[in-house]
Amino acid sequence: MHRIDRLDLLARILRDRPGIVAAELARELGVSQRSVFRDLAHLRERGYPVEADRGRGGGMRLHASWGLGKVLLSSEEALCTLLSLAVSEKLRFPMFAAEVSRARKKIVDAFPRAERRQIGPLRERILVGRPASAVVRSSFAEPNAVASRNMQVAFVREQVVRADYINEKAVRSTRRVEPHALLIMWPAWYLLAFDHLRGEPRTFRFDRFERVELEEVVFRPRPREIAQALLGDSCDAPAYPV
Amino acid sequence: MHRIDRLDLLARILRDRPGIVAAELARELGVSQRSVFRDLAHLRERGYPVEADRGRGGGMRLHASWGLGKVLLSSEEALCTLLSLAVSEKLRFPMFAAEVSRARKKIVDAFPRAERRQIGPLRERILVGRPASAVVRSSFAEPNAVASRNMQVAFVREQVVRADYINEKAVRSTRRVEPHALLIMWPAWYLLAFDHLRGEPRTFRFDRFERVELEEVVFRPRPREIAQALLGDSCDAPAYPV
DNA sequence: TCAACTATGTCACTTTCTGGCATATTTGAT
DNA sequence: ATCAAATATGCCAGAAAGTGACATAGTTGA
Repeated sequence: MHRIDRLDLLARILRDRPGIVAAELARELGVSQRSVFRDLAHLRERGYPVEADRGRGGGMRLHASWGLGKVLLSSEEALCTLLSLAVSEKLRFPMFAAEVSRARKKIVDAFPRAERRQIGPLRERILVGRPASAVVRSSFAEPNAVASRNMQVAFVREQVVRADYINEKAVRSTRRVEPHALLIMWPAWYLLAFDHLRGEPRTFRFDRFERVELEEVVFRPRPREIAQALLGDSCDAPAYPV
Repeated sequence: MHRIDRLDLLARILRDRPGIVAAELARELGVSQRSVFRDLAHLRERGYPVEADRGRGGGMRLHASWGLGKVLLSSEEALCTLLSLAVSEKLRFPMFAAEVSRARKKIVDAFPRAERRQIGPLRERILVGRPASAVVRSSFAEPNAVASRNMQVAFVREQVVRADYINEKAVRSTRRVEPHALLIMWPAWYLLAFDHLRGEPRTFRFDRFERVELEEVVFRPRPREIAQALLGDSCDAPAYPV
């Protein structure tokens, strides 16, 4: 076992079994007690808040406020986490507003510098409108999984998509659209997009897309502009309370 | 600089500057090129997908699907992230449903085993009701920051709170409540709690709490039971579509 | 007062790391 | 075809870091 792995393991054991004593750690890691203390010093150097109580009944643990190990998210997982945070923020989720923004910052910082430019403004592309009407509410269905998955990828990658859309009159048409923004009018989700077919912004209901294919073409997202054109000022925070 | 730190730095450089060549890395890390290759081998051993192109114009990078470093969240940040994820899930946020649950799992796993029991069920304590009535919508205000902050802590720690509440008739009363569940009836947030004063479950509007103080007493959350008592079946997913 | 803890110092020994050099291999450009 | 720019690996000797054993000091609760 390399030393790095041992340090990892040590941190995990401390986290999982607070109050453990050095002798026990030594046995479990298969090294001398002296080395355990050396490793502990390393962890502390690296910023882990290792606490220790001396004397009988003592032991070691990571400080409670810390507790957490490193979370290793893939880019996509981190992205969707950011989107979720954005949704919560927009919904004025009252929990931990300060922590939300700190967590957001840390996750954004984990991305390569080149991508941060794209990721930061993501939350400005999520809008909250007033709740859907009863009619919409009763007709909103679960979006097609594959279609919405592709649409999501296109949304974050800022790529143009070619998609089949079934409008309110059940007429199917194939369109090329730029997915600029998401609008939630709960429980319905809408896409605010620029429609190449019509040459103008359009609103699409998320559950009405069927066959979504990504094109290589990228676009520059202009969520405000598109939202303004489609909704006037009737969306997002400023519109609330009614 | 310890080797561990150098490995960290190396990973970050690879992430930030894809296409970098070994000679440049050696210069920047202040070690020989031979050591750079050794470090790269270590990273690969540890699971980092380091890719390399040989030959002229070649270079190294981390595989795109990876891209991300470790995110070091504090417990509170992780908690609020989980809550946000839960909210998004409950709202049927159509983006990356699969990734959301994977991310959720990873974040939960980062917590000490002892706490996972508490954290896993958190999302079952967040309920979605139908949107608020026009009357509520027009009267819902920004919750008091300090009060809701304390309420949040009590919610996740499962602690009883003593709070001042101002009811719809503007009458103030002091109560001891157990915050069992959160209910969003957008844009209003409610607390489903057991009210010690009345000895029965009650619904409280989040923006009407004023002075919230934590007590040391913990309770066992029974979100389903409390929600059932207060709302019947008219809440959460089953109630939708209307 | 004792036993159970954390914590640090020293020293000899072992392991790992490191740089330099050689060499193989792949790849794009000329 | 040849060359230059890359990654990649092997080997070696010297340097650095890690390791265990032992000693010792300090703290704490019973």
